[in-house]
Amino acid sequence: MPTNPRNRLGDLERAVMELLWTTDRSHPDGITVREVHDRIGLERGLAYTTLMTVLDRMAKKGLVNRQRDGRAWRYTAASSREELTSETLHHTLGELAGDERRSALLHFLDESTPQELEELRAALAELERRRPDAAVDSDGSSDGSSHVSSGESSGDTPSPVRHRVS
Amino acid sequence: MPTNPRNRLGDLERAVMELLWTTDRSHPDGITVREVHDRIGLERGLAYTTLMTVLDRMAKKGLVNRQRDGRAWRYTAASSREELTSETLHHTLGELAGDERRSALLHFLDESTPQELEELRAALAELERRRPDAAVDSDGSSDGSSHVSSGESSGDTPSPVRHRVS
DNA sequence: AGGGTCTACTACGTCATGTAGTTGTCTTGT
DNA sequence: ACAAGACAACTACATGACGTAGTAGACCCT
Repeated sequence: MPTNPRNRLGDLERAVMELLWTTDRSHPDGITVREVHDRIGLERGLAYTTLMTVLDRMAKKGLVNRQRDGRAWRYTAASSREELTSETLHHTLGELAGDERRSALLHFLDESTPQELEELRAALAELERRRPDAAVDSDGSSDGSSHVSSGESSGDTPSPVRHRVS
Repeated sequence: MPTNPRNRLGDLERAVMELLWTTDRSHPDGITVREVHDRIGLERGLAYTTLMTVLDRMAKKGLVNRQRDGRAWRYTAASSREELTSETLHHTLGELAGDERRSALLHFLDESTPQELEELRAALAELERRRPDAAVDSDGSSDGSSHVSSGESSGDTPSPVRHRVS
């Protein structure tokens, strides 16, 4: 998981990630290029090799992991959507100094919908519920070793491989 | 403020924005290409025209605004750092559905330092102080017309223009 | 043996960015 | 009055990321 720098997904890359995230429940071992092509390539009129190239690049960039399944590769997302998003958020805020961050957050919240504010409060409360050490205590003392592990996800079912593959 | 799509600043563009943000207090009318070059171009061995090209492109992309000052242009940041950051945060979260967003936020908070959590709580409290309508009320009813306007900023002083310019 | 499947390479177009030269005006110091 | 310097407007070129795809060659099943 090299978590590369100038990280930003292209449209096709994003579509691939979406698919991998959608199928990671039903296909823990990942899906093949063929499956990805059938699911998002055909409808866009893309060549099989296009998806192969993209997946290969994504694997080399560390966006996805892959393991052999016979001659073929099975791809899985290297990070969950939540992790990737969280990482992006941290990266965005990481560029700012403390006071700027607070100011930016205020701007952010001010532009948020009531629903979003609610979601944030809920997430904050949830964190405190799971990790009491993360609750308000005004002093920045924490060993930073406790962490939450989520549970939910969604599922779907792409068709199995063509001829062989395994 | 066209707020373009695939928005991501390059290294030089970011440096320019940083400078504009740093000097917007002391130079409300903006600074010239010359000044930008002197401040961040010389130390990098960049040609004057490089900064001119970059600033011109940034103006066309809506990242900066400019107004004539004699023959020259005076550039100012189109958005504050806070606004830009806030926008990026919204963009990042906007790609997710409600439940995914909540999950992503939990991940985000779980990876945040106590200081960051504190900053977030403070910003949240600040928002509620300034906009009671943004406080918890569980139902999503708001006319979305009240907003906060911040105040602080920093200042610095780049040297004035060369020959003429005005 | 042939058709279908896969990977590994190679390749090309496009767009964003960084970087800079050329041209042609103005302006100002001398 | 002029030359030197300042500026903008163009044009240009390199690089890297992405989208897109073709070819070659190995494999496998019928």
